[in-house]
Amino acid sequence: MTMSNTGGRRRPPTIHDVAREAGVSRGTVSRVLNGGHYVSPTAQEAVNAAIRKTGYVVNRHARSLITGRSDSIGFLLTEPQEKLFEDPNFNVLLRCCTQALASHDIPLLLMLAGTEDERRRITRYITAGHVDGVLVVSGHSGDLVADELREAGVPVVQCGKPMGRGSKVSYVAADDRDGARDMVRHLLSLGRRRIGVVTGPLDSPGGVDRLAGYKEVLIEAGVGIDERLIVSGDYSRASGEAGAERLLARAPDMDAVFVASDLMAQGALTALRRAGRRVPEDVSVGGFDDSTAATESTPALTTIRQPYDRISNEMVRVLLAQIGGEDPAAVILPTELVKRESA
Amino acid sequence: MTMSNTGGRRRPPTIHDVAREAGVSRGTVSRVLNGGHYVSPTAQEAVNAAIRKTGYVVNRHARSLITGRSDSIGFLLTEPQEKLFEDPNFNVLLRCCTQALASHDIPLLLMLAGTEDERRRITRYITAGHVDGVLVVSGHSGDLVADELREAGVPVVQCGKPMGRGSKVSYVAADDRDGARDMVRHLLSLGRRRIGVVTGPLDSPGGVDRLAGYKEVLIEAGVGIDERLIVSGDYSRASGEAGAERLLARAPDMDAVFVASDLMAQGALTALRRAGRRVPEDVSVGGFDDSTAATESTPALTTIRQPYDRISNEMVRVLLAQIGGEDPAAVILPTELVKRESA
DNA sequence: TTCTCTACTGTGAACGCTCACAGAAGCACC
DNA sequence: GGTGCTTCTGTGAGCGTTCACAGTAGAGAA
Repeated sequence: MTMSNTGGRRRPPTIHDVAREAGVSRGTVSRVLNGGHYVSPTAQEAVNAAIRKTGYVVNRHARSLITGRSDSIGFLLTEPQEKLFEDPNFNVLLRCCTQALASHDIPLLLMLAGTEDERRRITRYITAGHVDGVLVVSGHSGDLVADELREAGVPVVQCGKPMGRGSKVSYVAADDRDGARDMVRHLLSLGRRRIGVVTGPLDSPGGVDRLAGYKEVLIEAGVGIDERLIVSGDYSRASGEAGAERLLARAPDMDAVFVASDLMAQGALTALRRAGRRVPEDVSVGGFDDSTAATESTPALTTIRQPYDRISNEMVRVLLAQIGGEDPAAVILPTELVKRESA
Repeated sequence: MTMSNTGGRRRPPTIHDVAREAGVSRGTVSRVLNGGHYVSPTAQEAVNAAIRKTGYVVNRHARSLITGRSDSIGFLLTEPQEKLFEDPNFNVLLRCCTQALASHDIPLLLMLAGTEDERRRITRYITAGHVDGVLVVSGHSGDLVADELREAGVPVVQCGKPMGRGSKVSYVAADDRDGARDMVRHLLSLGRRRIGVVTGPLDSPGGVDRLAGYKEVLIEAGVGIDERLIVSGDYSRASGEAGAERLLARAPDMDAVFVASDLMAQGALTALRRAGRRVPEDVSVGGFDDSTAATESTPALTTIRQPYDRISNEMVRVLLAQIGGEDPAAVILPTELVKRESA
């Protein structure tokens, strides 16, 4: 099935057309376009009027050709395909970053590096200078792609602490350890003492820090650590379910569990229900992230909110600063305990 | 906290460097780069060797400046912010389209038009020629943005049938009506006769077609239409829950329900459970989409699979063809009944 | 007057590529 | 030897910007 073709684009107006219309030179129009310094109010106004009249929009290719900047940035997701979009956090991050960039009038290029092949192609694309900088998000941040890009001179900001010790990659992260502490303190305040934990992947700083926070508080409180109450997962729903099952098997007297992601907590709820435990009556469950999964589960999850909107904004801010020549920076943002039904 | 800055990009090699290295002219290098017609095997080889040696990557800006193409395409999502990423279908579509484009070495620009302001800005950006074409996805496809873009001469492909009657926008869609027919036939084959429906938004062709399929089969089968068994939703989980509640109130003898999206079906399951109905023993539930929601619910949803991978591939194919000068086209892809636990 | 300074404006060159064109080389045919 | 054809190659122009530089006008000071 086909339809007749309409339209066909007209040649768009150039800076030349605007200059002629405004009765000034190209240079003046260019100056107005780029901040308007050293332009008389009269010229300024004439140019703006001409721009409105002609419907002029700058040709970014011509500009980029000479400035060397592309005025676009990449959003790089390194994650095997399946997990990629299961986690609602990626989506929120992507959405927030797109918006944050849009407010600077910078387009976002989405780059998915699931396979080694894709990864090579994308790295090549990036290092060729087709983007001015890259926002990197990877699930298990053991990934070194951010370091590699930085090594190649590309401005980079990663979401979450980088794994490489001594890595000089900029990053923005929530305060994982502090969040974990808050949650475990909350569970203690409910009178719980046999508190289990399903950790995140322990080859990632986020996973390690959340576990550290858990241990810290229990030791401080004089409850002590019981290794039977510690199992690890990989942030996926399935691993949360399996983790809770193992915990129940190893420590049937568990009266609370801190699960290091909401998605895993969803899985844990399933396992607990199947085992006949009521939440929160028999077992309190605390999640982490405050993703959409937290409100969708029954009971709704008490969790630690990661401020994804702020994280995104900071990532963009830090990246743009770096593109502007500033040094890499690390930003850690506070989390917040959100009480719902599960604990 | 700051860290010392490393690196700083070197000026990348140009076509000139490659030409010198290979002992040929710019023109010859350019020809090799663009398909290699009218180039001797000797020169071909020399150029390729030089490209490898210098690490040359084409400067897309310089190319675009002269060709007028940007060699990038936009992925436009017109949807209010909240709903945007609740629906897993958007994610799958985005992922598949990104990959389909990546295989053509075309970057995807993500554009979110939640507010009227964003929409204006993005339209301006697109019509300025910063992308060669646009893939449009909108939840309730009453949206006319695709038509507007097409009117402005921009190649466009929409996901799902466009609303505007007489619209000449290219689109790729699953066969909604046929999918609905399959599902209702399946419910009939289970011996169900009091089959309710929670429709999609009836200001969108998808919603209308699925309802039409439902009615068609019931009439064909001689069961007839009972208006009390028809309520409408908006594809959201909440509306599915509310819809199922209304159906139960109006037709307590309902023994099956066709819910026009998996997300709504999830909501319906919640409502049915609360009402004390067992699924599938008391009430069979059929969804639509085969999104991740279908396998995550308990019981897992019997549903109609929309072939999102094929839809994405077709969208990209049709769009590229259109950019290449071909006429707009409409593609309708078959759906498939996926039996799980709920019906 | 003349000089200096500031505020502004115009101009040519350049960014790295593609495209159209001209031309060379080889071959076949008259 | 001329003509035509095909296959290949090099060259100059130009895409729409920005940037550096030169230059003008007006104000204020000497």
